[in-house]
Amino acid sequence: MLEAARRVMVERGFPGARITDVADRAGVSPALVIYYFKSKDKLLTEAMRQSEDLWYAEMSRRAAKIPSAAGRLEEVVAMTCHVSGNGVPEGSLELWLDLWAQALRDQEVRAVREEFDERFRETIRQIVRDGIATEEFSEVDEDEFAVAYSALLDGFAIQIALEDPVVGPERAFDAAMRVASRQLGFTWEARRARRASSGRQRTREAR
Amino acid sequence: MLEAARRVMVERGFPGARITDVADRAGVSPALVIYYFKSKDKLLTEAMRQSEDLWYAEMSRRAAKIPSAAGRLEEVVAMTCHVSGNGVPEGSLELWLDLWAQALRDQEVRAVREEFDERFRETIRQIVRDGIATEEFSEVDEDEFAVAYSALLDGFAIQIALEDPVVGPERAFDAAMRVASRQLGFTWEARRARRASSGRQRTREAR
Amino acid sequence: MLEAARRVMVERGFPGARITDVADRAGVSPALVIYYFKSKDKLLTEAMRQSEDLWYAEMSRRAAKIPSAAGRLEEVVAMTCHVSGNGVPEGSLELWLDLWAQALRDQEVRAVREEFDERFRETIRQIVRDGIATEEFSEVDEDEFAVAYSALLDGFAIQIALEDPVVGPERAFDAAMRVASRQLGFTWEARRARRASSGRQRTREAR
Amino acid sequence: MLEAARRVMVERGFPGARITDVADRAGVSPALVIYYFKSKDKLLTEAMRQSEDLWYAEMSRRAAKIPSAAGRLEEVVAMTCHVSGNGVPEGSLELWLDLWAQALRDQEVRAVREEFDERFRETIRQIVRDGIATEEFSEVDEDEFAVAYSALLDGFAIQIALEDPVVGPERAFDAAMRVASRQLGFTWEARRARRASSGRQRTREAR
DNA sequence: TATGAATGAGAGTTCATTCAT
DNA sequence: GATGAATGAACTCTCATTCAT
Repeated sequence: MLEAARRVMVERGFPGARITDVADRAGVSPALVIYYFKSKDKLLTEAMRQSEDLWYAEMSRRAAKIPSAAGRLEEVVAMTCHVSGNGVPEGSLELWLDLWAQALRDQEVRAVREEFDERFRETIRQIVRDGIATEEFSEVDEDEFAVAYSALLDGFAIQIALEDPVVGPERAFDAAMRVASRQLGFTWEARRARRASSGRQRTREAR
Repeated sequence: MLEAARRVMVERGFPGARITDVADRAGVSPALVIYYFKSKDKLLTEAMRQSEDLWYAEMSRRAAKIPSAAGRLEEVVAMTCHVSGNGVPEGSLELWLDLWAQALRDQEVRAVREEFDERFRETIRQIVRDGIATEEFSEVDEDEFAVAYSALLDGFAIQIALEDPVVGPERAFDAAMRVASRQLGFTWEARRARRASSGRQRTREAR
Repeated sequence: MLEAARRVMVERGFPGARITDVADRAGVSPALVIYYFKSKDKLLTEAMRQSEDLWYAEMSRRAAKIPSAAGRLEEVVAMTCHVSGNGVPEGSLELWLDLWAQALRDQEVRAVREEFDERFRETIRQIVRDGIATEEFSEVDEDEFAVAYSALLDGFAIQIALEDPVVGPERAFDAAMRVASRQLGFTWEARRARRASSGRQRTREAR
Repeated sequence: MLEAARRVMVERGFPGARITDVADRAGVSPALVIYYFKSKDKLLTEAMRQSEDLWYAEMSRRAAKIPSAAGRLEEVVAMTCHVSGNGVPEGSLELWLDLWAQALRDQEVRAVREEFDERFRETIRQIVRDGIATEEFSEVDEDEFAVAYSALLDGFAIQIALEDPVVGPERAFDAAMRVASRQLGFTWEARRARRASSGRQRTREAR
């Protein structure tokens, strides 16, 4: 039912999501949705929370498999830029934009976002710490880096979610990796193979 | 009337803005609002467009007065990070979040955003070009810089609009300027005086 | 529209009255009902108030035409006991029962009832004062009389509204007049003609 | 469960009582309430019936202990006017108002009320007969007295249940006893001690 | 006997939009 | 141009009731 709510939100946005849509998608009656979630807002907020948790869990799962800090960072960037295969929940980026707009006037949602954001930053911090420890990365203030880098990724997420004709997933991914490699002092080569294998290329993307 | 619409959107968001609210604020009847704008969506989209134009105009006006490229860039960052005094339209950042979320499902709004974004990037590109020409800045690919830097500023805008307890206007401003100075090779000192004079400090901001 | 609300309440009771019913009866849309009255409760309360006012106005109108105090009192009793021809708003007694029940949990309605009740008592007090002044009535404490007599009439109103098989309008009317004549010391003969002309006799009434 | 229904009705009224409320109060599931009573209306009607029976039983129990007819009548009046200590079911008067309103449109409830009313009148009749037999009371038509007196008590019950600022329990009790003593020819002194001991005094009552 | 899950049938209310004036 | 009146089309939420277990 939360999954149904998630899908509906991706399609219609937080404010446009109707209980009936969720009920239809879940194959139950609208009354049952209320029976479990008490109100529309609670349902959608809960779905947001769960969606963020799933995204984070998927990210952790992937990162855990990768030995190098640089590789882990690349994976995080790949997921954020939608340059990455299966397992990434459909519509995550779109949901972020809704999450941010909703958080402006909804304290519950705002708390969900803050929690997620801090988790995201901490993930980056930890990767940087690890990289410094293994001497993959040069020494930097990991907190400052995390703050700026997560902002950068959020910014790219907007362009990608909105299918900006100038800044698409590929370009954002490359740009983000270039920034990271320069600031953290590791070498990174754009791997054409990887990007070619991705099904996420936006045809609208220019140049 | 567009101004009224803008204010209502800042308060209630794009989807929450009601024609009645706008009419009340403008001191006219709801019927008249429709009479002029034909429909609610057209009104709000128009107000969005105008708001973005105003923001851009204000930014241009300010930049025009500043002789150095670094100074112009700093002004742009200051406006984006809400670390800057009067003249910045109230609630601009909040409106951006609404704009992005709305752009997901509304082609008109999406076009407004793309246009604005490109204008913003071009402004940065031009400043970088100027700075390189006057040798204030070291040589960089101005397009790559503009793409990444505008994304960074968008990312900070989110944190600031949502009053993130960790990343507030001050910290975002400093971080953004540090990134710029490092990449463009100019020197920049955090000027306490400036920040102290700003009324925009968020008390929630940590550290 | 208030009249429509009144009729619906007579038919379905305060809690059973639906906005749709009122709208249908008034020949308008439900939305218009809300447009004017803001909420269902406000509409029904207002209708109650107006109904009571109309009843009181009709009573005053009738009493004004009658020269003797005893005659005026009889008219009041006749209206209360529904032993009286045209002009009495349909369903007044039924509405009283709803009014009382509603007043238990609704302060607005409670205030309406208190106001009406006090007006009713004052009417009786005044008639008694007049009757004493003209020596139609013997001297009594008009306040005590009014309190007890209005209670008696309320009690009969219940029986009549509920079409009690033992206590119908005729019997209640006679009983009430007998009490009044005894306590106020005037002579009163049951006038068969009057009762016979009334169309209000309940066929269910026994004996 | 009937007791739970009774309490809920006192609090929320007949139309406002929800099965869920009753179930919660009884500590069972809503489904079980329906299982036993078949429908909401049957439950509430049954609870009404039982409540009236309990009230009548309590009244009989009390009256049985009192040797004089005048004392028995006083006890009946005391219970009706809520000027009487423990053992009177909480909220009886409030329930009467709901009963009357409900009886307007519900034949089952109407029958309950008629039965109760007739029982009440018969009780008064019997007391009067007894009093005449023992020469406590002067000779009156006991039927006429019962009809009028029960109406009077119903009327006072309304004022008391609605906490009328002018007519509270004390005043109603005194007034009712004065009427009885005058018509039945027995002497009655307001006993301050009794009233003082009662916890039912309404502070809102005037004078 | 007892219940959690499920639902159908509304109910009130909201709100963009229309239209006669 | 300007508005008050009017409405249609939703939408959320409520609640008695059913049913499988």
